[in-house]
Amino acid sequence: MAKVAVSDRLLQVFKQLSSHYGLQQWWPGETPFEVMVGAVLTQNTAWTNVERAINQLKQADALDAESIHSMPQESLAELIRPSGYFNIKAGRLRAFCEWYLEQGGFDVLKYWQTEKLRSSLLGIHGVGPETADDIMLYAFNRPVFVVDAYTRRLFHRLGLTGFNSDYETMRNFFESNLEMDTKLFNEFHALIVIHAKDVCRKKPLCDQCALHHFCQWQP
DNA sequence: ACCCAGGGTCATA
DNA sequence: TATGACCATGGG
Repeated sequence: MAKVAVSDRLLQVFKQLSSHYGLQQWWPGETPFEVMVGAVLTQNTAWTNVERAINQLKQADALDAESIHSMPQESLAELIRPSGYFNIKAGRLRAFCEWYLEQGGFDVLKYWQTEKLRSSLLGIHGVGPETADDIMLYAFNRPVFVVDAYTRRLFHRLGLTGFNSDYETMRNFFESNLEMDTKLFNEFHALIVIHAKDVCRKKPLCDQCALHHFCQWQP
């Protein structure tokens, strides 16, 4: 069966990455709320910049939904300035915190059904599919496979997926060919990001790459 | 000086 | 549905 072959191949890729880079223990962040804020701030932005922004929020004693929501948006923008797009993201963080407070916070949201939680997140202005899935997986520990630009590029080069497939098509591909295992999805996405940072940014998979055995991509 | 980063929204055709 | 413009800082 082709489906079995695809599943085996995905697991092979995971094991190869896992043995090469080791356990990642994502997401960086001390609390679920910090993870959620980080997920919004890291949109199209280097993580080092996000860390500065989060540190500024901590330093201002403002890394909580009440503080962020009650603060003037201009002040919020100033605090998160290092993460880039600060005016846009200030509005998004504010919208997110409004939703978060309205629903009753983490202690309420953590009991929601996965599909309800995901679609509710997608209803927030500024939360798209990847940000929602980061939050689902890394803040709420739900078995959701996160698809980002690295995922597209890597598995396209490995000859397993198209590059411009719809987000839900990509997510369905992984979720239907892997066990719905939160820990597996957690590590897999983290490893994909680490691998992308390590080598192979714009270059093809190459000799130094942990996955060059599998690569079918031709420049 | 240029490229791009752990995206998403909005306007147009 | 499918592009393109826009948002903006900081590191390589």
